[in-house]
This record gives sequence, C-alpha cells and structure tokens, in this order.
Amino acid sequence: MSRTDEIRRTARETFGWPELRDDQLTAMAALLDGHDVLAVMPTGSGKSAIYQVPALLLDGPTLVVSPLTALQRDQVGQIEDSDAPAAVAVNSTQSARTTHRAWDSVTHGDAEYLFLAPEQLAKTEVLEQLDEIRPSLFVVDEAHCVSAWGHDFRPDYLRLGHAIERLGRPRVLALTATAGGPVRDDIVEHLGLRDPVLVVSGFDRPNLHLAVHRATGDDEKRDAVLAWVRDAPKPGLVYAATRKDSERYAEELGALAYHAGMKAADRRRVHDDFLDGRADVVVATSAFGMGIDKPDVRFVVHASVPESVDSYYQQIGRAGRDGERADAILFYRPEDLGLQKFLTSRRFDDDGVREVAETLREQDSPSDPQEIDGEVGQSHRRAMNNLNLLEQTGLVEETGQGRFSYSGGDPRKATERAAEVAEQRGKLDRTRVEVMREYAETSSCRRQFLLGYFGETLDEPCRFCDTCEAGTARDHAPADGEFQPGAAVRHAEWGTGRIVHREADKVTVLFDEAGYRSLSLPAVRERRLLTEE
DNA sequence: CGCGGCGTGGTTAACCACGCCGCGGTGCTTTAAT
Repeated sequence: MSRTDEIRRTARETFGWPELRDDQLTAMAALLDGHDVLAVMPTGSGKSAIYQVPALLLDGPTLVVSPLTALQRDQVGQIEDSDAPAAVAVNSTQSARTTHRAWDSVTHGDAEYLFLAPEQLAKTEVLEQLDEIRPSLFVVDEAHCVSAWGHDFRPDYLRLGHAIERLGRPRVLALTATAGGPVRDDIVEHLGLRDPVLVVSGFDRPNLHLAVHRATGDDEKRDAVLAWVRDAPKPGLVYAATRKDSERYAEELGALAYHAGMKAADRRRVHDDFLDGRADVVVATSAFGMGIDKPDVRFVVHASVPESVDSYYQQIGRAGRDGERADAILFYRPEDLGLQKFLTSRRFDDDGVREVAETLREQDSPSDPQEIDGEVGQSHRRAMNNLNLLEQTGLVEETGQGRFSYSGGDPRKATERAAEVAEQRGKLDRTRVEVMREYAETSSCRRQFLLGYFGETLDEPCRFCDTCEAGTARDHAPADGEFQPGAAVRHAEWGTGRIVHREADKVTVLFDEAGYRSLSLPAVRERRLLTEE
C-alpha cells in the first residue's frame, strides 16, 4: 500500500475523516519520510490531524508541546473522543498520582500522545524520562509562541531546540496559524529544524471585511467603539490594550471582560459562556483567544492597536470561520502605538547576564541549565533569558547531553555581546509595531497589505475593505513591475531584504538585519537607495 | 510613549494650570499557609 493510501486509511478508520486536504497530506507524508515540517495553516483547518495520523504510523510515542494547560486538556479530550490510542498530559495542574500514571502509560506504550508545556522540558528528570521513552515525533503546537514568547515571557520556548537534540532528534513538526517572515525564521532557527518542508495554506480570508476607523481624541474613539459594537450583529470579540480598559468597555457594553488578572474560574466561565453562546460579546486583552474555534463570530473589534501585524492577523482570524461575512475593524489612534512600544520593549539585564556568564565560566565541566538556574540568584525566567542571550552570542555552546560550555573569556565582554543581541531584537520589535502604523494609515488595499506581510500576493485590490470601497486602493495599484511584493532588494545601509508592501509613493521592506522599514519611492528613485537583486 | 491621579502654587474663595510620579500584557511552576 502506498504511503498516502496508508495515511488516508488511518485517517478514515481511526479518526473518521473521509477526506484529507492536499496540504495535510503533503505535511503528513513529509513527516513519514523523516523530514522536519513547518506547517502554517488557519485554525479549524485540521492542523492537529497532521500529527495525530502519522503518530500512529510511527513507532514510539508522540510528544506535543502545547502552551496552555487548558489547551492541553482540550487536546487530550479531543483525542479521547476518537478511536485513537490514549492521550495524556503532564503539568502542574494535576495531582502527582495522575502525573505518575501518565508517565506509566506512555512508558508502557498504552498512551501514544503526551502533552507538555515547554517549561516541563527544562527539567532534567523530565528529559531523562523522555529519553527512555524515545519519542518518534516532536510536535510544537502554536509554534509562533517560540518567537512571540521565547525572547522574554517564556524563555523555555527558545530552549526547545536543545530538548529536541537531547532526545536524539526525533522528526519535528511545528504548527501555527500565523507566522510572518521573522517569526518563521525564529521557529526554524530555535527549534533547530533541518531543511524543513514548509507547508503554507492560503492565508486569505475573503469573507472578512477589513476596515480602520481613525480617531483623534480618546473619548471620540471610545464613543465610536461603543456605537459600532452596539449596532453590530453578534457574537463578537473586542480586543483592548489593558485590563482596565477591557473592564471599562465591558461595563459600558453590558458585556464580559476577560484578562489574565481574573481568577481562573471566572476566566473559564467567560470562555465557556462565549463558546456556548450564552455571552454575545467578550472584551478581552490578548490573553483571550488561543483554542477559540467558534464558527459564527461576526466581528473582531480592536479598541486599540495590537503590537504587530502577526498578532492582529491571529486575532481577527477568530472571526468568520463559518465563511459568512464577518468584520475586522481597528479603531486607531497613533498615540496608542506608544503603549505597544513600551510593552514590547525589554530592559537589558546587565548584572544578570554577567552573573550567568561568570557562573558558567567557573564550572570545571560543562553545566546543566538547571544547575545554572539554581546557582544564580535569579528567577527561572530571568536566568533562562540571560542564558538564551549568551547562547545567541555564540559564546555558550551545547556540548551534548544537554550541557553547556562557556568560551566567552571576560564575562564583561560576553555581556556586551549579549547586549548587542538584545538590542538587535529590540530594533526588530520596534519596527514590527511601526508596521501596524503602516497598516492603519495606508490608503492602499488592506488585504493586499496583510497578505504581503505574510509573503503572499493578491494581484488585484480586494474590493472588500474600506480603502477599496473608498476608491483610494485603486490609485496604489503599481503601474509597473518595479518593487513588487516578494522581490529581493538591497539597501546601502540596511543590507538585503524583501518587499512586503508597495504603494503609489512608498514601499515597505523587511530587511534581514534591520527589520521592517518604509521608504519613500521618490527618494528611493532619486537617490537609488534600493536595488533589486 | 501617553494617560490619569495627585499635590503645589498662584490667583482670588472656588478653581485652574503645571509638573511629577506611577502604570501599562501574555503563563508555567512550585511552594507555603489556611
């Protein structure tokens, strides 16, 4: 029987899926052929199937790294509802006995799927257990978290590559719904994917109507948000930038608020009420959304700009999954960008990095990160962030068996190098916020803008966004073939990059080193700033 | 970076302008005290 027949049969007989889409099949077959795979496809398109099916055709259990314990519960439950072998999770929300039983069932081959958060893989004893189990497939679900969270909030995401190495390099599958260029690069680099097969399904969501409402004053913006939401068909989601704002809007709308400062039980209730249709509108911070797969969400309103186009597309992607018309509208004030710049900026921890470097240097033999963590007087998060930065300088290297050696010489020098790495990252993040300004302020087709950001092209303006309807998008359709989205270019100062967006009088370029930059076309032409490669 | 709250001081009895300060988002894990 051919490989694809085998895949199809397993999908049909075990999971009850009569058909698989081509992109699903491509990704599954690549995994079975022993390749690493990065799959970027929309939620609700059967992403989980990509590991669930091959898992059964490979010897050895499948490890799934999943960011939230709530998500792990859902995923285990989903597998339990099928005829597939058992799935278990290991995390801190369950009793020691449950965890013990979970390990047992994986060890004895009774459970096929094991769900874990990345923090589990930072523990030596967990890695030792897994080393015995020898997983054949290592899945990173919601893989954009590697990039979005790995650089500060959850540094263990950046360390998954070492876990993969430590487990003898099982084949790796990274899954996400949204990933622009730098996010994909981060995933490939930090998971250590080797020559990965990239499977990207269509990004366009033609039933989503895109619009931006520009406001000058804060009061004016609030009134506009309230009026729009009151008149709109429900259910819908409102994203606010702060916890306080989510509560304020929720109160004014008679809706439910959702943010990470709420008690777990309240959060779960809001989540369930929204999914089951008891709540029409939820006003949330960015905490809300992962694992939300509700078909009939009619709008996603942003009461304030998010930190990046990646986040924006992720959040509006929760509307209109049923294919019916849905609205994605951003209420925009340039002043709101300041908050996002603040929130994405990270202070470089000079003393902390030096302490980690000094501790590494004093070791007689290569050290285990857990030992380092225990020796420095820093939180786990802080210690791992500092170690991550040192690793990115190349002065700290893995020597095998999950141990690390230091070749940095003077820790003060190493700290300076780490500061440069951090500065580079900070620059990229700031330019990503700036792209949100470009999106909000463009008078070209918004869909062409969004798709260009993700490396896709839409040949004609979409006619289903506010700029198309206002007629301004047409004026920006390039009359010539110069600087088309996707084209490789070079800039004297910023080096090589790729065009992500082009309008009548300016281009936005993603540079390999300098991040996203917008350039005025007249200036580019006059001073020959960009050359096509 | 931009806001909201608070105190100060200055002009005129009830209020206003100014400047300073603090705050702002995402979750896992482990542990200690009820």
